[in-house]
Amino acid sequence: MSKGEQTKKKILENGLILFSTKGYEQTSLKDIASEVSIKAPAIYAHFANKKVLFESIFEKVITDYIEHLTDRISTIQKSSTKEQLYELLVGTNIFFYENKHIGLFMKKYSLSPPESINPITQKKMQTLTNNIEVILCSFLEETPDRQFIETNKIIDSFFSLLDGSFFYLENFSGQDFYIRMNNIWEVFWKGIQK
Amino acid sequence: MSKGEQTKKKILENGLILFSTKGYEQTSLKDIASEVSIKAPAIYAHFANKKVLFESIFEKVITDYIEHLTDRISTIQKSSTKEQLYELLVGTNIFFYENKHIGLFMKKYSLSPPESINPITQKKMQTLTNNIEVILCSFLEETPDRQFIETNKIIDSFFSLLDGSFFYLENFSGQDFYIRMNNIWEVFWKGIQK
DNA sequence: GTCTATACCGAGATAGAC
DNA sequence: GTCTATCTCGGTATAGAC
Repeated sequence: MSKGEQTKKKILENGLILFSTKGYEQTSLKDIASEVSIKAPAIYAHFANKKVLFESIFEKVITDYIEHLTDRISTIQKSSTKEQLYELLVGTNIFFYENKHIGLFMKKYSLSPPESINPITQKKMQTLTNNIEVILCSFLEETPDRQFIETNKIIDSFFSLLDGSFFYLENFSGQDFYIRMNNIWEVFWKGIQK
Repeated sequence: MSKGEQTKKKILENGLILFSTKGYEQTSLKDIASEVSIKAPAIYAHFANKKVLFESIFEKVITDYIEHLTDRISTIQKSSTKEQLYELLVGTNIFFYENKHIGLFMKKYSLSPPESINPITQKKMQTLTNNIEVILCSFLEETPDRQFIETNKIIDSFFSLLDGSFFYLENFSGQDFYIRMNNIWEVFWKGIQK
């Protein structure tokens, strides 16, 4: 990797960290440049402007997350429905917990993106949640009839729990987070039985 | 109410709307003044600076919410535990849905407040969620033993569902929102039974 | 590709007339 | 209490040397 490519990568990495913690408006190009040990104008050699930089990071977050999702799906392809649902709910949360800045970024920008960000970029995020719904449905379809309550009720609960756990990314130690997730899982699993 | 007091009230009301939709940084004093049909510097006759204005709104949101909570608690004091839990989960959501800007404000600032906001103000928001937990526990304690699973599991699920529904304030029509809430309630209620 | 210097703009905030 | 005029600051972005 060339020197220039390395710098660009560092800008993306540190931009992710700052945007996910401080937010878009509160993060100046000077802040990012300082982390990368360059001066702010040097960023313009790699990105046309701040908005484009943000959108590049946005894209990368989505790509990384989809990659993780695809991996995980393939490894649980042959598991029981219970294990599949557990992986989808708890596994996604653990991914966001362990890749904290991706998790915080998703939390901050998934439904409250900064104004003036390209609507196309916003749509991509929504497509992502649609994909999760498709996966969820495919898991549920494989099960014998009459095991679960109506699918749409399961979907609503699933997403409320998934979105709700975003709130707890910051405030819990690893252990507490896992305990919490399993508590939620237990209620969810029992609740969706017929 | 004097003219001055009316202006101050209008600033608070329009500030709430703008802060809850556009966010703290993206809302300029000029934006707010414009909605109130005054010029930006006139705001300083009512509030020392932008931060103080924001904190005043913050306080008002919390006060309004606590008032609503107190009312609701008193009306369901003698109801069954099932009705009490339903009211606390679904009723809170409906309140946020019907008072959209209070809901959006809570969503935006409860766990991601703008930097440089008085930590004391932040603490107040946390105290609020602690109060809800106390109410929730008081409801659960009244029930006969062995009806429900462990209390801490109920609490974790309850708050994940409550926080998760913040995400759906903006994107659903009234009817869909209510259907969604009841779907979630059904899974939750079944899930917490022993 | 990175630097320094600088242009430019919009925000918060103050001064002082009315 | 509200206005106009103005100050100050910090941000994005550009110009041009190295």
